[in-house]
Amino acid sequence: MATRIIPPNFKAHCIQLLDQAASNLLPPETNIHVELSRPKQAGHGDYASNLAMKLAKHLRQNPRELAQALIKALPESPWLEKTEVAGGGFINLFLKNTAKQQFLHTVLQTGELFGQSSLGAGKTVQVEFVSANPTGPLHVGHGRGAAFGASLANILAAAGYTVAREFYVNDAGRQMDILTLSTWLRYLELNSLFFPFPGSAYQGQYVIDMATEIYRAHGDRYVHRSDAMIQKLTEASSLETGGSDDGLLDSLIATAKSILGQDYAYLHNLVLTEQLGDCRNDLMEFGVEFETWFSEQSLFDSGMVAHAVHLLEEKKLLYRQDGAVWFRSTEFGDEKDRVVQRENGQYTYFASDIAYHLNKYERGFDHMINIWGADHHGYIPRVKGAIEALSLNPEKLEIALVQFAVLYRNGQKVSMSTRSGDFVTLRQLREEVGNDAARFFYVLRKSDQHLDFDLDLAKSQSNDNPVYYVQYAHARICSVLAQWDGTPAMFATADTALLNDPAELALLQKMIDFPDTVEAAARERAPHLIAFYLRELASEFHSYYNSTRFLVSEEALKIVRLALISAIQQILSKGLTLLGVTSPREM
RNA sequence: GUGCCCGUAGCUCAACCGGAUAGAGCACCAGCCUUCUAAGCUGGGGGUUACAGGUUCGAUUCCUGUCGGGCACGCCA
Repeated sequence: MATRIIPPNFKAHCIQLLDQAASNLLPPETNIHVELSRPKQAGHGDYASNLAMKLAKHLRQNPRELAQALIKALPESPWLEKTEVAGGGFINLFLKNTAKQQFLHTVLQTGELFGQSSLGAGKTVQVEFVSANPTGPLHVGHGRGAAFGASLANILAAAGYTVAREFYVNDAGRQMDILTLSTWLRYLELNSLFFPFPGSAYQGQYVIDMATEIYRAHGDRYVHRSDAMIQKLTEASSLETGGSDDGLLDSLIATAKSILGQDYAYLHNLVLTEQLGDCRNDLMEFGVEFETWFSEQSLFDSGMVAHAVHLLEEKKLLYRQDGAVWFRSTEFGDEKDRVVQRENGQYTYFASDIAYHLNKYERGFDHMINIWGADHHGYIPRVKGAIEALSLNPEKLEIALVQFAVLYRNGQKVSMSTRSGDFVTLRQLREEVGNDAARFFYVLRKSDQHLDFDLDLAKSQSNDNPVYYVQYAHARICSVLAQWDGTPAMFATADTALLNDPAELALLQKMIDFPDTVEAAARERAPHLIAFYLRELASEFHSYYNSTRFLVSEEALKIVRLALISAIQQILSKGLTLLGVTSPREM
């Protein structure tokens, strides 16, 4: 068999051609940046460039004439059919049909690796996401962060980056103390001690569940002499504090610590282990896993927090006021200065976060992406400020904000209130609509857009449901291939020149687009581009399926058509995998 | 009140960081199963991109203002 020239990435190839043409033609100081787009209209070619229009301004030339000159200077390419000037100076490039056809072999031979690129080759990127307080079950908001982060991490890995997924565990803060206190109070109730349960303590059923576990395993072992606590609670409720009772909680926590002594640490550890374990399971079942679970407490234990604060002190960026220690974040663009150490001597969350980011930088990642809920946007300036203050490069750290998800059932907004414990958990969502639908729906929108999550649609087993639509295309192909008695090895000899139907050529072009789409999704931190791509590919396939028979009697035609749909199946599967969605072989 | 984000078909959203006639899906209407899975396909109508200015060859995209929505403004995390 004649040796086959392996078709390259055509987009990159065309960019290179234009780049060379421009370099040869234009003065060396010209800033050449070739951009290629896929025209919306087929008549405008396979790729189009606005290069001439961009450069015309600076070179004081007629854009159409410049485009014509660029085309003349274009190096020979075995893959290009023709080029033309169009509109105000667009350069339209048309690929040869044979180029597209031969590309099918590239897809099949590359196999599962097709779609990978070298955009991030040799570079490390850390993606930190979810990082929810282990003080209760994950809710649907966390779910979006989880789905987005996990998909983005997969996409970055496909784009060649070495990816480190990390979950920052807030195991040191006041919230954990509140959870410990809440659990202990519920436990006291189980020991027939009664008192008004504080309104700002954790109300959820899971707290009672944990208390019950402790009660079952240890009886009244942790009751101790809790009269002081009960008295305090009774007094507090008679005061009708109303609104914020932060002071009360802090005081209750202190009381609990003094009553429980060593046992406080035991309870603290128990509720942490319980909640973190639950969180880890939940995420694992959702197909979301982390290389690292980074403990906030470890930053205190290793002296990292004190060290970080000391560094700021050395740079004269701290001052004392009202008994607290403040960081001059306003010097770095923040609205106001921020407390790093409270009046009572405790470090704030911000202080440990400074230490955490210092630690991240010390680990030497080329780039870091923090995925936060959009409600934390006000927190960005102070963190960036601290990073600058520590003479670290703020550009290495990127904060990607994920907007809220709002659930709809029967066209009605599902109300959610965290305080009352009356929220929809991620686990409930997964049980209701399934992991696949949940993962897909979460990334169907740009992350910085609010997401309306239609539960009924996600559950519906109909053509309305985009998850099934894509999965169904995959299953259909598997079904066809299962009814064929050949083997994939036979595709190697497929005569791709037979694929000259417009629908087939369009499908080939769609496959050519896949690696570019993965790259774009990585570059723009936009998993939704993959979801949209899959829907389009599935759509073109379904249409093709309805118009063309694959298992025909003519052998050559059969082989090449099966090769085509086999490649589609491979790409659908790859894309779904990037999004953490399964690729069923039958439905 | 101040800051950030957003406003695109009846609904939910795209539009490859300024490009060509702004695209999908749903809903609505009319068709397609004795043939590889109808969870599918084919065709149709639907828009002053919130509004008013500005920047330029060219604006949904950039700038200013107005209106409308979301979020944030702790010695919580």
